[in-house]
Amino acid sequence: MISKDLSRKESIQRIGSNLFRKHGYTTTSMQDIASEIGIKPASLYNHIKSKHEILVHLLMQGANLFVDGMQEIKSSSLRSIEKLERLIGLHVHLSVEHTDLMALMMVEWRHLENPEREQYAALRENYEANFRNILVQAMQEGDIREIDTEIALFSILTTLQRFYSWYDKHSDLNSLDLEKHLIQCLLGGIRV
Amino acid sequence: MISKDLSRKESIQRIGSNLFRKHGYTTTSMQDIASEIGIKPASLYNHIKSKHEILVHLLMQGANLFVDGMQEIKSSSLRSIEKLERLIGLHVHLSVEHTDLMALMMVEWRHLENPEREQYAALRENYEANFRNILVQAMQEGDIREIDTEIALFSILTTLQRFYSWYDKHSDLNSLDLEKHLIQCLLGGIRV
DNA sequence: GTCTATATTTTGATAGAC
DNA sequence: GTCTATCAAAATATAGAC
Repeated sequence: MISKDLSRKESIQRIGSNLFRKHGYTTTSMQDIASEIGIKPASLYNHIKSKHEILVHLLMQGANLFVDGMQEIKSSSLRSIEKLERLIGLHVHLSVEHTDLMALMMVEWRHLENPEREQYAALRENYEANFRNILVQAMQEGDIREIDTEIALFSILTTLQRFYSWYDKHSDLNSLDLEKHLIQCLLGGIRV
Repeated sequence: MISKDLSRKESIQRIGSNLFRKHGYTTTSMQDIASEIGIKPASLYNHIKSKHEILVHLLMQGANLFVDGMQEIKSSSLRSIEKLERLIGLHVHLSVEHTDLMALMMVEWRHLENPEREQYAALRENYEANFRNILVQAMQEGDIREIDTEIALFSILTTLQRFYSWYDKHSDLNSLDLEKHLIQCLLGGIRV
């Protein structure tokens, strides 16, 4: 754990992500955030423009983590099945390191309004399209069975996207072991 | 589609489940619900006690659908691997028939307060424990590989629990085919 | 940069006429 | 059973003193 001094703005964002995650964006008040820091609600507005701005910033920050991760894996010279394994690793890594952000990305993006809403949706769809391409590629390379692509994509992505909530209850476990088991479970199947 | 006359109370619950699902429990106002029906917000209170009561009723109704389904499958004389297939079918069926309820059960239960919160959590945990038992049983019966039980349980349950959102975008597809593909994907694995 | 005071809006809910 | 009128509380945000 790197204990770096946070600017007040960073504190607000960090505490916001934690409270938004625990109680939801709408339910969390500026009062809640302020009292967690130890100042009055009005003082928050010296550092941020609005409550909504906090949410937007957090969601875009989270989305960019995936964009960057995907870019690196996509442009690598790995075999597609290995890219899939790396993608599972990316999700495990981000879930462990940015648990609150991952939770927000799943639940609170519905409070976005345009243009941010469309922008966020575009990033998400782009990520999904890249994931699909790699999955189809792996099938063509003969490393994956001929199954229903859309169902498989949905199942794998859903599991990875919700992994943060599972990790929350099992954070004592080694993340490399988790990654190994997830790869086996998602790519290897379970039936004898 | 059975077109049965709904009592006003049932209308309120139905419309509530739809709006809560689309915009979230907190964001949906009594005004929103009332105007969808064509009455004034104050009139709602002749049929329900509070906004919160609507949510509680919907969540408990949804939870009971799973309790009943699990009870039937659990007490059957099927082989465990077949029980797993029946459980997948249960989730597909409920996702198709009660899409809004399924969405609420995943997202809005956090607005429950005790004692309902604990009651709901208990039902959920009980369902999960039964699911785990059947999975372990199938392993002991030799129909499932020796994998990490907890990760496999998490992956399967998460996929099933979020299936409603995927079905929402693919509701043109035959639900029996979907069930078949999900069974293959979740139990059969995808790697060659 | 934080405070107090306050404006403004919205919301869930109640009372009572019809 | 629905309406109008209204209450009470909470929340976001601003203005201006210190």
